[in-house]
Amino acid sequence: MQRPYQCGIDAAIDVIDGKWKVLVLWALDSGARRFGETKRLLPGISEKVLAQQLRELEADGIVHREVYDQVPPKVEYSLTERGRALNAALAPLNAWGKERIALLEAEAEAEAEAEAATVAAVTAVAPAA
Amino acid sequence: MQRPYQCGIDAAIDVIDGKWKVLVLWALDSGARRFGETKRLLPGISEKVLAQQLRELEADGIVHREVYDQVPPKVEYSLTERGRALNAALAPLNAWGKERIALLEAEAEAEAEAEAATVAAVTAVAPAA
DNA sequence: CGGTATCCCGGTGGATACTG
DNA sequence: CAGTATCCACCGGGATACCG
Repeated sequence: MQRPYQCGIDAAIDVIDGKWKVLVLWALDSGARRFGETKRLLPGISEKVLAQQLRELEADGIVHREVYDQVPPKVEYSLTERGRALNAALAPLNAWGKERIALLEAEAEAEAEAEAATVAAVTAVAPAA
Repeated sequence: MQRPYQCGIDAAIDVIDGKWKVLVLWALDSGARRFGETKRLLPGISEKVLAQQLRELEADGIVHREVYDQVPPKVEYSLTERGRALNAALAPLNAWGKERIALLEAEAEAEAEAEAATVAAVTAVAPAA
């Protein structure tokens, strides 16, 4: 995606685009986090990709990178004001997604029950088979 | 992205993931649209990709596909109740994006002015060059 | 009109190894 | 601890052509 944008959504998506971006956002929402700490909050992400995503978010003014000049190295990442605003704007989408998850689970459960009923019926008809 | 989701955002993004999905959502927000009509609203999209995105949105219960059995063929796409809810959940993100666009434009303008000032200064110092 | 079918390219992100 | 460096696989989507 690229400027010029067709609408605000494009501009927002451009910022949160990337497999881990919103997860990073959530991870930092509760306060400043160190690199390794953040990595631990995102099981499966590689260091390369985490660094990438953080750099991009930083370039977009969403996260702040604070380097402490000490040994061993220490770097802290935190949300900027804009990052917190973005996270807030994401809240309704989160709510919608949770509802969707609930619906999907309800469906899966209904299917499982239907299958169980079928198995029971078959067993009743052909118990020796 | 894939189930199980880490949070609601994941579930939502899973649905709107695809280069044109949200644009399709906006296009259908104002009412039912025919295939070609929708295509015209999304300059640059190919028929293959539009069909794909619509099918995926349909599978996720976001759009409804109504086929009219007539010649020439007519198919109408519209948002379902859930689709409208999703669109509503996207509104704050849209607002955030618009703000971002405004900021970017302000920056670009400031840069342009700075450059203009530089050019003016240089011209003033070396008017004959 | 409203699609499928094919082929192909570029970019994202995964795996692994190395470093200040 | 907090990163680079490198190489590579995958697949989303673009171009083009054809069909009921």
